[in-house]
Amino acid sequence: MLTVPFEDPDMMRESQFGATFTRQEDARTLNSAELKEAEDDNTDREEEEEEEREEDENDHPKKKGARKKKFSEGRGERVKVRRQEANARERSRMHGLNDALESLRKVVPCYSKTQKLSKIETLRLAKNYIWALSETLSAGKRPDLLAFVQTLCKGLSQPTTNLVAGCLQLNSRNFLTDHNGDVSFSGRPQYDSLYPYPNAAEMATPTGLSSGTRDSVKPFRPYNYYASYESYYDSASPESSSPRFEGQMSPPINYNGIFSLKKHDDQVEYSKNCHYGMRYCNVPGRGSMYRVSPDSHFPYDLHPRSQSFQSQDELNTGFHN
DNA sequence: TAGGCCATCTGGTCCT
DNA sequence: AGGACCAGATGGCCTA
Repeated sequence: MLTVPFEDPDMMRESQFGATFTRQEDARTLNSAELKEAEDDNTDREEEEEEEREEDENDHPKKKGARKKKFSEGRGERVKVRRQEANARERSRMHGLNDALESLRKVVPCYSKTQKLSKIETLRLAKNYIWALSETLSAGKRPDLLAFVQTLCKGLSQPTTNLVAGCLQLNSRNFLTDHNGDVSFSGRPQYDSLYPYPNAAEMATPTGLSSGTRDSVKPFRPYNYYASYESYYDSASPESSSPRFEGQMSPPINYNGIFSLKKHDDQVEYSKNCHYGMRYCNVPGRGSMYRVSPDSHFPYDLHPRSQSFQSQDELNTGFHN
């Protein structure tokens, strides 16, 4: 969101107390500091001992002020260098942490380069995402999208909820969170109950283009339903604050293991971030059970995974180990 | 201007 | 002893 890219050299130079380091400068500082420190150690120890001797002999030693000043400068310098080293390490550590967080941003739903989720929201969304996927695995069937999104948005701030809504092109009012952080459905019928998903046998149809009119082709249904859902409800909420996305999401929604949603005009970014391999990322014409008709206005591809789910026990074993 | 978010500094604690 | 980790403090930037 407001995060400045870590590669930004100007940002890297900015620090308090005049400490101006880039990463390279940090390394240089560390090397010179190590050499300097060895010298300073001996010098400081001698000065310290000498000073103690003088104090023992005379409670009011001559030139103590001057010596003390010299000692303080040497030691102060050394402490300063040590502190700078520690600061550099700490910066580096935090950069690593932020890099990891950025990686996490890319694999949770609603990744956007231009509108970054905050750190806390990224973690919350990731937690919800894992939870929602686990729930789906437990159920052993395709999830109700709205319920999925409700779980996804649980405890998220309104702006983030809007972001998720925007990613799905849904009206965020349908899954607002209450003051307890619980997501509540605002009274509209769930499209799933109106338009049930195809059953497992239907989902297993290789391409979904086998026969019949468009309405009779089950695998097309989700697209039509999503689109009708959106058009039906969007018109009823002109005040909706859900942001519109213009191709910056990648992958906007990546329901790994269930289905993936992506913007049509984001192929490059999508494939770049789709690092789970063929198993998770459908390639046109290869194992994709759902295909978008050319005239479909639904903004995303829907890519259900063909693999049957692993047993929950298997997955849990992986998690708990 | 207040509040949120962030990067950085800092000192303390823990671990190797 | 030195590095990693952590949490508090601080100041900058941005937005409502």
